[in-house]
Amino acid sequence: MADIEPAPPARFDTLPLDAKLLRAVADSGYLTMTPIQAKAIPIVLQGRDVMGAAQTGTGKTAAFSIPLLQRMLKHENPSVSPARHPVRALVLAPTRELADQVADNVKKYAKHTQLRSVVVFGGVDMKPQTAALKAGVEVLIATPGRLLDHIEAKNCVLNQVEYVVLDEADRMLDIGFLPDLQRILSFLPKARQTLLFSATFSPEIKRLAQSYLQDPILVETARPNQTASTVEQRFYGVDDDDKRAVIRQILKDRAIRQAIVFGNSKLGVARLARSFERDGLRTAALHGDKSQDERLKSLDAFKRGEVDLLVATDVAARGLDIADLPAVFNFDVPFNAEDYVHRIGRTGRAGASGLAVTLVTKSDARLVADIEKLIKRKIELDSFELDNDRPRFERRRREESPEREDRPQRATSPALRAPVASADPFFDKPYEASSRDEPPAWEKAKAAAPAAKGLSSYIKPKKQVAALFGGGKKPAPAES
DNA sequence: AAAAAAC
Repeated sequence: MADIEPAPPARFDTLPLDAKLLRAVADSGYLTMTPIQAKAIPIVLQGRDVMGAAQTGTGKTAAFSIPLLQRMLKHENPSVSPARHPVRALVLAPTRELADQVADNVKKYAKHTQLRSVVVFGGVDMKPQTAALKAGVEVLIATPGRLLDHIEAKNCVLNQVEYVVLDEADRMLDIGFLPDLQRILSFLPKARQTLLFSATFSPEIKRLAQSYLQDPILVETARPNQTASTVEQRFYGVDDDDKRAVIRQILKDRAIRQAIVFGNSKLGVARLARSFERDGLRTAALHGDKSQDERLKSLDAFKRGEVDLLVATDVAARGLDIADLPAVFNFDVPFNAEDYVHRIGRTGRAGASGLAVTLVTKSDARLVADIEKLIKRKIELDSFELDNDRPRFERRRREESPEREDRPQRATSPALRAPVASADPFFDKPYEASSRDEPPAWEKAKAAAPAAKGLSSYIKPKKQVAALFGGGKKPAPAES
């Protein structure tokens, strides 16, 4: 196990890449590599297994797809008849939209080569996918469920796969995906090059990943789990009833052109989207209860700027590349701290600036403490002063009335701009240390973790919640 | 406390 030294900024054309790939990179407008690309591409070209950790929005997709295409061009597998066109590279992603996006990137970099790629995911007709697979593709990009369908239908054979990539690898290795993932991997040759990429890797997942890699090299360009420094992060202590008004006011005060609003549940997201729509904001919803057609339409309309707000579950938290997105709102604090890092990573991409606002209610204290530990940064909880802070029943009435132009407009509250101490001592309670505080211990990880011992071996231990809530001050809800 | 991923 070796780590590598930081490389100086370098141009793509200094790499030993086929002219066809260099031309595609140039066509894309890229000249110099990002740090993760500069570090990872040479290692992937050597044929080594890689675990790559880099901040959101720093070009991980290119960091694996360009060198993989290069290897496929240069290292023909002699045991395979070229006429059979077996799948040689497999890329797995945790959501359909992300798989689609990765496939777009692969196609872009492969466009001057003979290498063909196809993406398969659920929610859409299998027939076109089947036809493409049967015609033969070298690169297959997929979500797990639909891929297993195609395997069982014998639409594709994976016993010649030479390269495997797990995009958002920590998600692919988590409990919800692991059974499907293991089944897929069981169809692949043991001798292959495996690449794992994500912005977040917990120590547990790093250990688990060892059993899927051979003599890997860790490539990281920053401490993993780190948020982009170009994102301004704000946390506001609010009441549930005020959340929508707070978001609307921030949008107005800061003249925010477009934003994603994340919620924790599909139903909540659907309702919230309707509410913003009633407020006159052009809104689209994105969650797993919508048809795939609707999902793609929502995302597309948002990317084209035809809607102002995309209200989404964590289906949109990871990987999606939306150019110049100015802001992300967490209407709900995410259940997993890792998802906080991914959600706010939709803004501030490629060095741009961005705003990430998280709305915090009293019941979220533990979740916020988790985030604070993960990103290793003190979180200041600000109070928020609504412009029209009249009694609630009247505010409700005014919000429901169609003519809203006559609403009194006050200058931006200074509380919007400057962090202030929490108004509520509840939020100043210390939090419990958690397993996230363990040092990465990458060097020791391999020796310490022989093989995966079953799922329970990496499930995070439950933390002591009571201390966070003032020693049981808060009455426990009956259903929990 | 949820979401995601197959039909």
